[in-house]
Amino acid sequence: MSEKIEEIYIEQATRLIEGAEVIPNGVMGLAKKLQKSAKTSVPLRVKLGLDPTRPDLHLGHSVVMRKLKQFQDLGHKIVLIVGGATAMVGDPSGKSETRPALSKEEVAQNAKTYFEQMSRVVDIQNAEVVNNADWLHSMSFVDMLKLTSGVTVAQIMTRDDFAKRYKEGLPISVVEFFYPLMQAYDSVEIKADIELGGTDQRFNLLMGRDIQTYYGSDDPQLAMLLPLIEGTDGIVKMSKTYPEHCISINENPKNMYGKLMSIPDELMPRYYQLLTDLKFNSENNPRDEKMRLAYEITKMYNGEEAATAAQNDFVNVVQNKGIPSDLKETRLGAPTPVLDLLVQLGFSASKGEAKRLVAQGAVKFEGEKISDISVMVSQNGVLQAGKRNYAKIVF
RNA sequence: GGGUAGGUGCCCGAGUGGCUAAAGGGAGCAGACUGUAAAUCUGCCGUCUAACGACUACGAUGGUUCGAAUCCGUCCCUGCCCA
Repeated sequence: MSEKIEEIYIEQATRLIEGAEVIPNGVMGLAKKLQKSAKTSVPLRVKLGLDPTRPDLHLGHSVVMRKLKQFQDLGHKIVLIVGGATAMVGDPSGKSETRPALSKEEVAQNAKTYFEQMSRVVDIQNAEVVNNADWLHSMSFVDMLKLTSGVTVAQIMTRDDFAKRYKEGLPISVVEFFYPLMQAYDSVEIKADIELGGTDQRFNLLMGRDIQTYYGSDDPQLAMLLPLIEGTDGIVKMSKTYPEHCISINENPKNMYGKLMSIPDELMPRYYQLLTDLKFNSENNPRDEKMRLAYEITKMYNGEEAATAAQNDFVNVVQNKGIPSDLKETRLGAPTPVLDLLVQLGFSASKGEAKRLVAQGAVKFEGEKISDISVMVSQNGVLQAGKRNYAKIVF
């Protein structure tokens, strides 16, 4: 019964699967889907669920988005699901607390900013966009019973983070059990052929398969799992939970470049592989290799000009300890104590912290170190606090 | 419903009447150094004050005490066990 799969689909699948894991049957599973699609002239429906409670996308998401784009380039249909309903449950993975339900307007607004960011990578115009509130909110209690009877508690508990939290005595709300079910039901509703997600989505994506079968599908979706990249500290996954290690897609170019320069050296090969089309070259000086990486990624999201400017600025400010080219001017009406000024400019969170900065020799005016916390700034000049904060003071 | 263990600063986590703005770690910030905002080392790390010091803080609230994160009452929240 197993139908012969032609070489070209295997090749195609091999390219698509690069960096990812497909369940079940890996390359062959994917190749089979591709062949079926080609033979029947029906594009594959490639699903990605979006959580509208966190409209900020970061480079971690771009791994998945780049993969979506590849499917698009092969003529397949990507289906983006805005989690209007799932947003009310909250993502059960790990720490996040139950979030207040978002209004319809908020969901729509967040979805919009989502798409703006995504459009830097994928072709949103040709994507199918739906909101799962459209079918989940109108489900009856009877419908829900039918859905829930498709799985057992033991099955749900095999999910890694549930098992772990249970074992550690951390709370698990019953409502969280619904999250995988809702997400799985989405696959039934949109007739997904493949669902993409991070490796942390393994359980949810496989649940989609089971539920599709439960609802009568004879060719349920494949799960395509993509690696999660580490944040800039190289240890924790890039996630909004750790904003300090996160590089947003709409980060300003200078910050994006700088944050990329702050990743540990060991992380470079992974970033190269997952976030760019370039190849990492271990022969090169690591610093130069990191600069090339930072430049490339900054360029992808901000264009060549901005990337060049960001790079020049980095060389100038960080490497040569110079002054940034595009200083923001701050106009003062009257002489101001440095401490107040530092707070006012947002260079320190409190006056106490500002004092410490001065005491630690981090504050300079026109290149001269300020060592007295009672100094008044009363003339034009450049104020510097630490390595990165500069302001041009004008009266 | 009963029993039992808990709720500490951005996070984790010590602390069981004064020496506690509260150990330690992480994160963050600064300085030095460097091949980078890597690594490493050092310092800082509640708010206000020039400073003395004042205020705020250990789930909530009300007490006891010269004095409470630490003791007592009530309440809220979470885990586990039993029913």
